[in-house]
Amino acid sequence: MSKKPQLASLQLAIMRILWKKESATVADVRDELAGEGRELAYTTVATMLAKMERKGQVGHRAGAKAFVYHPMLRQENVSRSMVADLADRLFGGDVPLMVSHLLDGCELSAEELVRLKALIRKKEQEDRHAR
Amino acid sequence: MSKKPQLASLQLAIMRILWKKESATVADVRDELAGEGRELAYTTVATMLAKMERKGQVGHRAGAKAFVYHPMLRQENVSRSMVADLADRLFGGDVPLMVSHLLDGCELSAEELVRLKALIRKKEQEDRHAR
DNA sequence: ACTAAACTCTTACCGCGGTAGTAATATCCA
DNA sequence: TGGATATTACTACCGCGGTAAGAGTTTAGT
Repeated sequence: MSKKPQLASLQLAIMRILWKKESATVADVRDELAGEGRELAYTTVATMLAKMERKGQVGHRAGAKAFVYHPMLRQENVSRSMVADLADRLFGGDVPLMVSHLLDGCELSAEELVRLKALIRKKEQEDRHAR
Repeated sequence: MSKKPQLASLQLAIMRILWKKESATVADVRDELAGEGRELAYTTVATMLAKMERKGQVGHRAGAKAFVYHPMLRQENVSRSMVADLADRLFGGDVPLMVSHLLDGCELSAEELVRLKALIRKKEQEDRHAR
């Protein structure tokens, strides 16, 4: 089981669709991508899915008419490992520094700030509990 | 001037060395990489720097004996755009969600949590001020 | 039942990151 | 000064992400 899955951009886009819909045919994925502004040939999507399957990132079973693909990686794991990897490569693992850049780089609504504060409070609780 | 610089992993490693030392020769970079566990041939590093120069990511001038390379991108910008890009591709731009994964994926010291809280407070101040 | 559409399989191609060899040139030191 | 060493320039190559065409096969509708 690959420890640190790193997905490139199209692969990630496909994966996200699979995560959202649980499973999907090539046509489904193609439509969904088109809806996001990525108009790709049917065969392009099919090829990509096949490549991803060879690497164990997705799986498929035959449905009526067409293959139905499903994710073989959990979103949690991918997210965590990709984020951690970037934190490592960019900031030598300094997470607060990374967060700082995140905040700087994006416009955040007041509501989002509230969510962030809640997150940190929760983390503090866990911390206190753990030691 | 490219708006959203995205550096691959070796390129980023090189860039970080250049940021740290202000400027460096091929040999310097090669040594520094070796110190991080990446033993690369002299020519590999030289080739990479040349490629990066062709893209305007680094520049060089002749020093006594060897070229001295220097970064042409600011660390701030690279960090911001790479982080923002990942936030986009992974979480559809939902920054708090991304932060949440960051926190989950790493062990944070109490001191780091304090830094985070300070960051958010600062952001809130700016926010209040801006509207 | 036959044609049109959808689907799968195989193959190909491009660009780029990464890696390095070779050849040519400059530099240093004994 | 002449050989050893460091430096640069050029070229090549591999793998992979991304893109897609073409051929063959299945499905569906009239």
